[in-house]
Amino acid sequence: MRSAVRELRQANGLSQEALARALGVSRQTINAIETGRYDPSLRLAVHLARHFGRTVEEMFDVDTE
Amino acid sequence: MRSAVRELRQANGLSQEALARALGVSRQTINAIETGRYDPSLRLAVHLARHFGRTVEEMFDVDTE
DNA sequence: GCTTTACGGAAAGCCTGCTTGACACGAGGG
DNA sequence: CCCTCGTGTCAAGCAGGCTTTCCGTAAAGC
Repeated sequence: MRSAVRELRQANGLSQEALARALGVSRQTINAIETGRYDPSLRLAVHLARHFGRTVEEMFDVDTE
Repeated sequence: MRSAVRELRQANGLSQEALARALGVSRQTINAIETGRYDPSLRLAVHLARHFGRTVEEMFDVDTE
């Protein structure tokens, strides 16, 4: 699933680790989502969207791959 | 996680099975989401929200239980 | 009574989300 | 040179999403 996590994270000057800590997940989880290895859970997706002031639908493209 | 699936499904006069077929999942999956036994995946959550013309954030309350 | 429809839920199994811990690499700074 | 930082990825393990199959129950219609 394509997502805007990487772009938004970088635009905010955050490392994967910093974002992970802010959301209470592991760095590997953020990395896996950014590299498309797996999709976040609904709960994490909502937290990610909130963190960047976006909606879930804006942030995650459910229709890709 | 609390959700508005049951209310919206009933408001649209759909059975759990009819909704399940419309979304390509099993009836038990819809039942489990409505009864709170587990949370939907991000993909299914987006499909459910779309089906009822809502946003994910309107449809699912990530902050409960 | 019998049948159908709708719902709740259990069991087993598969795949995926997430964890910790570890290793490797490149870029940059001293 | 070395050290640190940021990233990519692997392995093992646990929890949870989803499937199929199955059983129980209650309401509604004939």
